[in-house]
Amino acid sequence: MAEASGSPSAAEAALDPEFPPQSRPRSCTWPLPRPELAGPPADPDPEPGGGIGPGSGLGSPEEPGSGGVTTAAAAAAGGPGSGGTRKSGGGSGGGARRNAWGSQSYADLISQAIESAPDKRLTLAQIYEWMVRSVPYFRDKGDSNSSAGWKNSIRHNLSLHSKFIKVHNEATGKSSWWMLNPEGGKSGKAPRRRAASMDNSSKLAKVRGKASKKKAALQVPPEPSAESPGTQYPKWPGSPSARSSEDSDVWTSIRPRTSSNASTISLGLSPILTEQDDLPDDELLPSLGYSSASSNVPPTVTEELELIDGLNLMSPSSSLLSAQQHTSSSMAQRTPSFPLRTQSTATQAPSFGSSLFNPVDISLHSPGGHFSGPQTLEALLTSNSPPPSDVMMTQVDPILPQSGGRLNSQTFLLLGDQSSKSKMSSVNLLRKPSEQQLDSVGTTALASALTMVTAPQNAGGLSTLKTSNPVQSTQGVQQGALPPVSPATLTPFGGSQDRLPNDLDVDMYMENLECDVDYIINTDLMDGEGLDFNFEPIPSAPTYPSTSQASNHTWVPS
DNA sequence: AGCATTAAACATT
DNA sequence: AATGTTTAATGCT
Repeated sequence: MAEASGSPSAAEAALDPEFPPQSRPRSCTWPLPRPELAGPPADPDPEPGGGIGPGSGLGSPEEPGSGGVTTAAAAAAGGPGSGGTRKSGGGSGGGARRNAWGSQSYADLISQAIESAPDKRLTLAQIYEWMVRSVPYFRDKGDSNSSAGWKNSIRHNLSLHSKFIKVHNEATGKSSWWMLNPEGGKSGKAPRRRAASMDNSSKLAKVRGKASKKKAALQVPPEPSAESPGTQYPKWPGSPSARSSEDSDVWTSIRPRTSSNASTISLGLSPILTEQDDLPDDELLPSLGYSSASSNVPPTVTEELELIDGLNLMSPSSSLLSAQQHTSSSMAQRTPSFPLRTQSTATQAPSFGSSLFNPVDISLHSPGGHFSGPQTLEALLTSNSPPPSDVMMTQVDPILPQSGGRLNSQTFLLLGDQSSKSKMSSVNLLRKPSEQQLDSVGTTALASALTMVTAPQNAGGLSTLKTSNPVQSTQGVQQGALPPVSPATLTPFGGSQDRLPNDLDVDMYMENLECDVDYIINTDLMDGEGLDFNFEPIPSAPTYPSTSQASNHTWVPS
């Protein structure tokens, strides 16, 4: 069944005896989403299992294997049967096949599997499937029990290596998605919790909040740990790869078990994010209002994740030190990811898969080199970081914590239910837009948002706004961004800029917003349930905390 | 010493 | 029962 999603395309890759995973990434050409191209020759290894050499002997799932057998088995069994794989001559210098299936390690195989997926993510089961389908050696081992040795190994590898990250998949109670960590697990394995001494790896910080699950669980009792409602961004539309099934709502939460690189905020962030496990209220946020603008949106967090990471990677060079900046930028970017991407995708969707991939790729490669199209924005934001924007960002930070998208949905929900307060509405409006626009054109957007918000205060205006916002932002992004958006110039489209006082205004605006929010929270949300958000904690959080904090206050009515 | 494969003991869902 | 995490033994480089 899953066949559909699985991508046969992968098969070729896998089959391909030699293809270093790394070569591709940079060229970004390889991952063809669909096999169509290669269609025919899909399997070089036509012969079915029956004959597979090894099969006979090793047929049983159990595998003979005892310890050292690996090699032996490979030699014995593999030799004949594997057919396709055995290519590298024995022993020659380095490329000899180390395992029965070839020279690739489980990790490599898994990576390939994931990469081959249109969305760059797969569930464990899908990975198994891919293996069975793509790697000759496992072909006949597919039906074996889940406890087949190789499956165990796959699982083991997934958990062990930092290059793989697990993303919560709320779809149908399915297992999580596994994707690869853009930052890459590099060579590092997962950071094993704090274990003995954390000294050396100080930077690496074993962040992983999950730390001791069982222990923690036992010890940390009360904390209802508010989680944030996952937001699910509606899946992404255009994606030709329309997911095979389930996942209509994959809100997913990211949790890099290990943030390999110290450089990123992800470090600071991850822990928290990680902990956000959360929420079950799935149904609650289905697209609802959020999609108002676009029923379809982005490709899930997946992309987001990638994007973010990419960002992180690229930005470090310049603003590695300033946590705040970093944070803000990341946030800004984060949200934006979709509008931006969506558009681009829709518009130039020649290869969805790649679109996803591209951004990251680019950022990775040329931190400050050349960019094109969409990336510009990122670059802009990152490199530019004009004072104003900075300010605004900073201010915003506290407010749109991890909200990313979830807040929105929630907000909307609330709004719908009880839109009694004009304030609220304005806030809501703002919020959403602010995020999007913010990132999109930074100042410009903000200005416009401001304008809009200021004016309308009633429901009517609201709706209008809502609708128009997205559009604007989009435009801004596409057209406005590219051109030189000088910090000082901020020009909204309408030319209403005149009235905007600038920073000051923004400032004020922000303040207001904050107040409102507070108010709202206190009033509306609070009584709802025991929500807890702590905004004030770090008044001047100069460092990471800000970020974490932000993500921390997740408010969720559970 | 570091990495990879296996196996297996838990823990979660 | 499927998933995930960890720890450990063992073999290769």
